Amino acid sequence: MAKKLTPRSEDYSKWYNEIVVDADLAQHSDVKGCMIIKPYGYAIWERMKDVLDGMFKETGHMNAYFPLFIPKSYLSKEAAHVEGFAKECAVVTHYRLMNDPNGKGLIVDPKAKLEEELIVRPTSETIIWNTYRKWIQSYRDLPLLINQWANVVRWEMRTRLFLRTTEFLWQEGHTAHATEQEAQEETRRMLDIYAKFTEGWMAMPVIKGDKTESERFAGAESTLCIEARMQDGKALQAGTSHFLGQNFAKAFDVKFATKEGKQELVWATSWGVSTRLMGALVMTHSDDAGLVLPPKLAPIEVVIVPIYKGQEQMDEIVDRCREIETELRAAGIRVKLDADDSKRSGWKFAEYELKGVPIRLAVGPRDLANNSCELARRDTRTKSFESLDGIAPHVRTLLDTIQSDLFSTAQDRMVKNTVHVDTWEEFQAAINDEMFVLAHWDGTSETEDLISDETKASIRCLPFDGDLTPGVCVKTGNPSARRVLFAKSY
RNA sequence: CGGGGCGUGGCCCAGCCCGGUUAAGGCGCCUGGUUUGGGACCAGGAGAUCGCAGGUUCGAAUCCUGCCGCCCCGACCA
Repeated sequence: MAKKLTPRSEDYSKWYNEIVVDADLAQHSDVKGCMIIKPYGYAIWERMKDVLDGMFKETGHMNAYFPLFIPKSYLSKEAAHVEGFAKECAVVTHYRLMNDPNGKGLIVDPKAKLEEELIVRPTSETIIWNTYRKWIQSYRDLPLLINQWANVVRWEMRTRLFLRTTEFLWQEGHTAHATEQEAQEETRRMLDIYAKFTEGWMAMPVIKGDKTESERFAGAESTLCIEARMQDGKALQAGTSHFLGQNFAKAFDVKFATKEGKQELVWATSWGVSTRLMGALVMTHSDDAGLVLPPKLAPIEVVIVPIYKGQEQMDEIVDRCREIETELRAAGIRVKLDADDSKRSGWKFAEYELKGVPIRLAVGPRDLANNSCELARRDTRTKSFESLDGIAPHVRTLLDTIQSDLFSTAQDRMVKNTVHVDTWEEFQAAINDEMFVLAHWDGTSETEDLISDETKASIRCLPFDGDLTPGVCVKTGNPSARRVLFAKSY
């Protein structure tokens, strides 16, 4: 290969940056922390979006769209929320530019100052709850189940392609319920949908659990999350679902009349996943040769590469490839025939490997004679020769196999690298080895901070499926109700 | 906000210390030809306010001053 990625073992984050750029997922824009999502990357995001959108709709949610700009005053209504977001908000102060009277270029027109500054949304709770106040009067208006696909801006100090960009794309669900229980159920339902998506489509195993108080969303009563393990051992928060209690209802005075005619505050949830999932996808499966995509999300599941010498052979082979293309497409497989004569087959092999296309199907003169083709798996990098009779069902089966193999490989890796430890020495060693560590913790933020200061590991979550036997805290020796998950994280 | 790096055709970059008149090379692009089972080759061609602003000088990509921007590593956060 001419273009080589930095191997993961040498510099994992360099590898990550190169793969994102070289596989044509995204590039840096000229604005710090912002990225251009390229067509190939966006196609993957669109698939994620379509699948998730379908899941939301199946569970009774509808899409809506709220404005990008939020009056500054809205943000200050919920105390914890301000605390969490105020320091990373982009603020619009003016609405007009003018020619610089002293020279060339444009300046902000000082006469065009806004009376009240506008915040570019870092999340939409405030504008949505300000709106819900007008929408909700009666228990008959509940539950209100809304999702929106949007961009948000958080002025982070340190950014990384897909994992933490200044502007990012996401969906944010915002629901209102008559009872606490219903809202709690919704919070959990949506987390389960996220896990179903990441495991079933992204082939990325996750650990579901509760966040500790210090890791909670600003303004939430509880935050549920899914945590994934990247190949370098770091945890990545892949999605969150928040039970907001009545905090936003109180802040924005959202009440409804019960059957009995009483006025009560509504119960709320919000939940979201973002283009960060793209980063998660890259870091879960890809290798030193490039991207590896799970078939269910791959924009191209199968690429057909014709191999030939001379014009006459080319015509014959490309014709045969077109037949195969038609057959695969009829079977519902996303297929691309690359008959571009200006690129040689070797170039195409390397290119589609870099881009993570799950299966490559090559047809050359020998295959034409034998009615066969070469099938190459991207994930295992193995090749086999197959008859072209019944190729579509065969490819379908192979795609399914790849999808499930990717999941089990990732899951095995996570299981193998998850350990129970009971002493502080073991704990430090395990964290040093980039493990997921299940250990006892005394339940205090002080201890959580102490551990994080000393080891860089944080509590990723209190896993739902965790070990609930009591013990003693690995750091302080104080009583602990259960084991929690520690890891270094992104 | 600290530490490091970088700004030169679309992309990667040499040249800068030690100033000198056509700014080198590779990739890509265009034209023609030969090629094609793992990133082909030949020939020709187009394409550059050397990040910006000042200064020194006969002469600045190169030296000096100031500024701007981005990337990477930390601290902080999804």
